[in-house]
Amino acid sequence: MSTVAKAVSLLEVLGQGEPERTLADLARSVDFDKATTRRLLLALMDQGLVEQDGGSRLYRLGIGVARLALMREAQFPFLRTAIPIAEALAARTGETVHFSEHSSRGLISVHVVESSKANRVAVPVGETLPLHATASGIAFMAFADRRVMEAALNARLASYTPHTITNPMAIRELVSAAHARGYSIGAQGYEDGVFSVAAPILGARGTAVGALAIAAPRARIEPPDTEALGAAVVESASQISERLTGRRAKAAND
Amino acid sequence: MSTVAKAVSLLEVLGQGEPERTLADLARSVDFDKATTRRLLLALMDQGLVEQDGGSRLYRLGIGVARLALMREAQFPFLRTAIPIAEALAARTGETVHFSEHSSRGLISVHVVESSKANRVAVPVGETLPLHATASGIAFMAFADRRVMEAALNARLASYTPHTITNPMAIRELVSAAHARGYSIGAQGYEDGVFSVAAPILGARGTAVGALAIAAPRARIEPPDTEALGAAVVESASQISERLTGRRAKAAND
DNA sequence: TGTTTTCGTTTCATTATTTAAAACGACATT
DNA sequence: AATGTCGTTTTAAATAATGAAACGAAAACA
Repeated sequence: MSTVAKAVSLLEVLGQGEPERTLADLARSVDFDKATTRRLLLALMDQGLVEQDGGSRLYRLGIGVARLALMREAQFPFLRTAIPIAEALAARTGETVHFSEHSSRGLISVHVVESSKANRVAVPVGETLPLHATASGIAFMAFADRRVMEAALNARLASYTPHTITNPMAIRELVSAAHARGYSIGAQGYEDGVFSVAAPILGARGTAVGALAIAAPRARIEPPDTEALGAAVVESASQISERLTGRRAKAAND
Repeated sequence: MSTVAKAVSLLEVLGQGEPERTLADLARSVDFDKATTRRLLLALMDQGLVEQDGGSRLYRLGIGVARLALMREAQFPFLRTAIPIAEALAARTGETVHFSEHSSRGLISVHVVESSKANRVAVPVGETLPLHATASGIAFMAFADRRVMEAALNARLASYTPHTITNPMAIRELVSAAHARGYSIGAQGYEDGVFSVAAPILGARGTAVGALAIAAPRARIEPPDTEALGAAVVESASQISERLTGRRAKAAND
């Protein structure tokens, strides 16, 4: 395990659970020696990625992580672009809307706009979404580089609910249906009782970089609604794609 | 130099300048060997903090940094709390408003709401603000742990404009005046022609965690305005402090 | 066009950093 | 008093990081 991997896993642990944690607690969580954990934390503190409360010695994520994220946003305004459009979609449909971005770690849920209805779907931020079991994942694979799907289907396909589809051939069909339709339909494959539709967010090269999804309680959705929601999510996702690539195309000099 | 420090400095370089950079370019910027730079980038890619464009091999900051920042925001909603209040203050005063947070690296500018006026002050995000030469720094020191000020005044006090005050005794007086007044006044100490007022943002323990500032072109500010702007920035900063800590923060003298 | 430079990548002996057990005093709890 | 846990420092040993060299491929140059 590289030193960098250790340091980052420490950051991830700091990001989960309690906002502030003790050294011993962190060392137990990541399973490094106390002395090692401390050395890593000190190095991260030097860089501003970790902060320590003066009195209680508790550690927490530092402002440096926000700084890096702001720098990234300045270069590639994903959140700035997608959030207002997702909010408009949530307002229009009345349902929870969330979007995700793909990385080497998988498809990461990065923002959620919750429905104002009492009976709504809660989606956690920061979670890695399984490609085969979510509407977002299917929509993403349908418009991503082909190798992404092959890699995903070669891995072990976990089952999350009694409705999860884990047969590779069946998933291939869902993906090509989504490709033809422009959006995917997810029926309780990841969380019971949750129905969703999702459309890809496309990057500069025309391949998917993420997905936009609407999630609603199964009970509220009638078949005719699916088409309307699908069309809405496709339209909003296209808007995001256009704004993202439109601004990014020109910027290469100096 | 620790491996962690090297990895983070690579991230910082990726955050500056062009959105995407080549390996050779990055290696030159951070002054590591090409092989070393690549190894670090691969490790960071594994963790999702760096991404690489499939075709062009260009590197960029990854979604992982946004993810860490979102986790931090979930634990300590600094941006979520401060941005709307800063925007309201900018709308009310018509001037540029920005706020900063303190870390081991110093006082970091984290968000700016630009004035809508043509003649406005531009403040870069992500910059480290010198404590002795900015209104934000003075306001922060006035309500921070005493050791922060002592450490700051023991360092070499850089001069940025002909108006920069570098005499430790004079700075101490500015700080105690700010403490008594509740806000600080900065007169072109960091950038020529920029006038500003700032108030501390207080954390859970009642000490400063950052500062909120209004920055305006010197020409637009008349002495009577100072008091009104000062009162406004104090009010907004207190609002942020209160929402952040959940309880009523006492900004008064101890 | 052929030539030269620069690129990303891999290898591997050398070097430097990282590791973790042990021991410490300071607290808290029993 | 006694016990457990905390953060911290120190060390030799283990391990990861390093960078010069070499490679073909692609760009840049002539």
